[in-house]
Amino acid sequence: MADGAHAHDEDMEPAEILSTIQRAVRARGVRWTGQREAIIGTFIDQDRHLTAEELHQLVRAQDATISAATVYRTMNLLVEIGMAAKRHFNGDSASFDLTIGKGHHHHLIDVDSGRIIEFKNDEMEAILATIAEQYGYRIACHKIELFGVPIDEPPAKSAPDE
Amino acid sequence: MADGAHAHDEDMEPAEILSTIQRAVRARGVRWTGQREAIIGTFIDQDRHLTAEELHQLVRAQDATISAATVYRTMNLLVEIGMAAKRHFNGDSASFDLTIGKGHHHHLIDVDSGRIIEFKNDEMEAILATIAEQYGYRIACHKIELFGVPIDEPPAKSAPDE
DNA sequence: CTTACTGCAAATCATTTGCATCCCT
DNA sequence: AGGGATGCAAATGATTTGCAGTAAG
Repeated sequence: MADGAHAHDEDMEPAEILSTIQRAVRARGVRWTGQREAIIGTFIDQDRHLTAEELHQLVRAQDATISAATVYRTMNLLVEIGMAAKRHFNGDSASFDLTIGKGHHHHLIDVDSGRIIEFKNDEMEAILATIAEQYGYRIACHKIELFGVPIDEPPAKSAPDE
Repeated sequence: MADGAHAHDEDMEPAEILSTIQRAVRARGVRWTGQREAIIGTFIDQDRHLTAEELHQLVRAQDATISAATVYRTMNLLVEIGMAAKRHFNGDSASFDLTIGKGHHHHLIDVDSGRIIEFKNDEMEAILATIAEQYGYRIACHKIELFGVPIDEPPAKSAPDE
């Protein structure tokens, strides 16, 4: 099958993702509140990596009473039920991104602009599975981050020291 | 054959790594102090991922006067000069690991025990380079973390809920 | 109705920083 | 000597948590 690198092929549509999460949340016996719907809905609509603070800013635009604490609690809930992943791209604050409704994808980070490109590649996945197997493991999940320098870029200053 | 996964093949010896770092530090016009030697030396000897706090504990054993602040400052210095990398395996504190004297390696993390296995694989590196190229990038560096479940493990309790 | 959820503010935790002192170079 | 480096403690910044009021089921 396709084993070249694809951007994200297809994803579930926002409404479907939201209702799936809602079901998952309720299935856990956890309540579905207006705040959670606003926060998670916004998160889904943005369709990108967000820090808790960024998400809080966005959510405040539609409901100024929502607190940062609730945003943190909601994101942690999503991570706990496996619908989102927490990552540290920088050293300071954590970024979250949806894991549901999107195929397995990884990140190619433009070291000049900081832009994050998502990709996936079956051949690579296969090799990783093989490697894990050699050590006696079955992969539960994985994170891949490539830091790249644009090829067509004019000659950069010098040696990228990080 | 030989392009499967290898553990770490060869590394520079501790003393050589230390003197290389010392040279790099001095070359930057930065002073080489007893604290830095103790901290960096310990870090090299441990030859594994350490959080600043863990390293501080270890260093204290040989010099109780060294402060946590100095450990942080020293690790940041190593990262700045490209001799170490800062990672976030968990959500809380950052871990550091040497990047000098060791071939490109990645991590296979045992989700049950938390044990970290380092590996490298040329075929995988080649594919990653190809993927980046397709997007118009040349890889500057990359991080790969596989989270695995032991295959020969006795039937675990069930869903490792948390 | 019950009890989980929320906002707020205080509490944590990891990491950084101001400052007086110290010691590499 | 001279200025960067260090220790200590206070300052930060991100994230968590206790509590009393509020709302989901």
